[in-house]
Amino acid sequence: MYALVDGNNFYVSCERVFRPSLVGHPVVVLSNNDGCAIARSNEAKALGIAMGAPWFEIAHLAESAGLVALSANFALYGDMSDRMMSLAAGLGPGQEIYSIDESFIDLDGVRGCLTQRGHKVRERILDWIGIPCCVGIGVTKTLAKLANHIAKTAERKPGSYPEHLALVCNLAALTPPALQEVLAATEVREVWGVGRRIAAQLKESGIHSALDLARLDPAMVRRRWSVVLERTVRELQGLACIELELAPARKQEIACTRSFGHPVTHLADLGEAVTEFASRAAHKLRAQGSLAGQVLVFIRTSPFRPQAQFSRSIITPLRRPSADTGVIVAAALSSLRAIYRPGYHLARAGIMLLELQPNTVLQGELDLQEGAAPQRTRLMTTIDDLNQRYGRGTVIMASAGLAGDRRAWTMKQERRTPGYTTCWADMPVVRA
DNA sequence: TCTGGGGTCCTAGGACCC
DNA sequence: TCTGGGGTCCTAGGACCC
Repeated sequence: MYALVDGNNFYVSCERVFRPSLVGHPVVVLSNNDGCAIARSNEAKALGIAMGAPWFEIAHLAESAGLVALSANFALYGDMSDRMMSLAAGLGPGQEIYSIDESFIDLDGVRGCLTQRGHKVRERILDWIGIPCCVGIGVTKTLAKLANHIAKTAERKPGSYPEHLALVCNLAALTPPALQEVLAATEVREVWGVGRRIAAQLKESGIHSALDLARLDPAMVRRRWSVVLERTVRELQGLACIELELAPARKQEIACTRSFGHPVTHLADLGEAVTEFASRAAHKLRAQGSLAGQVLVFIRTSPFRPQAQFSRSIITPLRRPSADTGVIVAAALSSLRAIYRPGYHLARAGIMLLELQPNTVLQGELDLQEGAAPQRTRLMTTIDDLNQRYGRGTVIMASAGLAGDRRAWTMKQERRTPGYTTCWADMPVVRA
């Protein structure tokens, strides 16, 4: 038995904790570069704003409907997430943190009424952290996910589901006919693992609701679609196929990619950007105790612009696996020089670290040259410590350039809220 | 003028091995 | 007319998730 605890409109809810005046008003949080809406309050959803809607297409709603748009403040959301997760963990013996705003809880061995316990945790998160969330409970993770969707929808759109399923929905407590009714009222697209493409294919075959999908023959689904969808069907039928992952697995790839605030044409500017991306990726790499074997760099123009398009990437193997910022930046910059062509308005660049391996495994080598200098590892640890203690960007590679407006490529964030919980200077002050 | 960022898994097909 | 059998590794592409 699993529960899924999921924050409602999470980024918007985080902002509202510190700006309660936003409650009741349509609010969206924008992606990097203030590009498109990645979180919407219920009021914003009611205005018809779609997930991912470009800001320039909905900006007129600020005037006409009082829509408030904020730049994404990921430091704030990450910190609020940690607080929410620690309370959600109280629901059962195991927790999988699935994304920034949702976690699965293992309910095995939990006694008492699960629905009541769900309500208690929900209220505690709302009281202590200020984040509204919904709880879904089911025999499998897929059913818990679906239950959570139903809990949210029942609250947001009264009449869509029985009233008692709002906020906390325990599908395992329903009678079989009641469960069927609820599944029949749920679009197949809402099932975890069914995306746009597969939903369209299913509909063509007359599979419209979650109930229709649950009634399919798993073997047929495997033949016609895939083993992935087969698992989804079995999970809907109550057979657990997807396990709880208590510890996050080591990443197999680490990426850092960004769109630019303005089009970039010069190699020098690109070099600064790529240096910063590579430095950040190398830091993430060390944080999970890995080494990278390859570095991928790409640059590209905007596919939305009519001008000449350009998109190139290159993979450069490292001489030996490394987590050294200097080594990774050097590889990234020489890769960049290899693919760069002047004359294009580049909109985006990025780096990916590939062929990751644990830093505890070191391949011996037949090499008469000197090996990796051991003091470099200590240098990297020192840099990470300094940046941890005094803030990101305290110690950087010189080729990243100096921060400030001078940098042509930095992203646009015109509506960023303060780091209320992560920066001393931004901490709210209570006055008597 | 203006359209995010970071991941995972699975499959099919080709190259290659003995 | 008729050309084995069993396997691995790699890559590109497609699908999904938040």
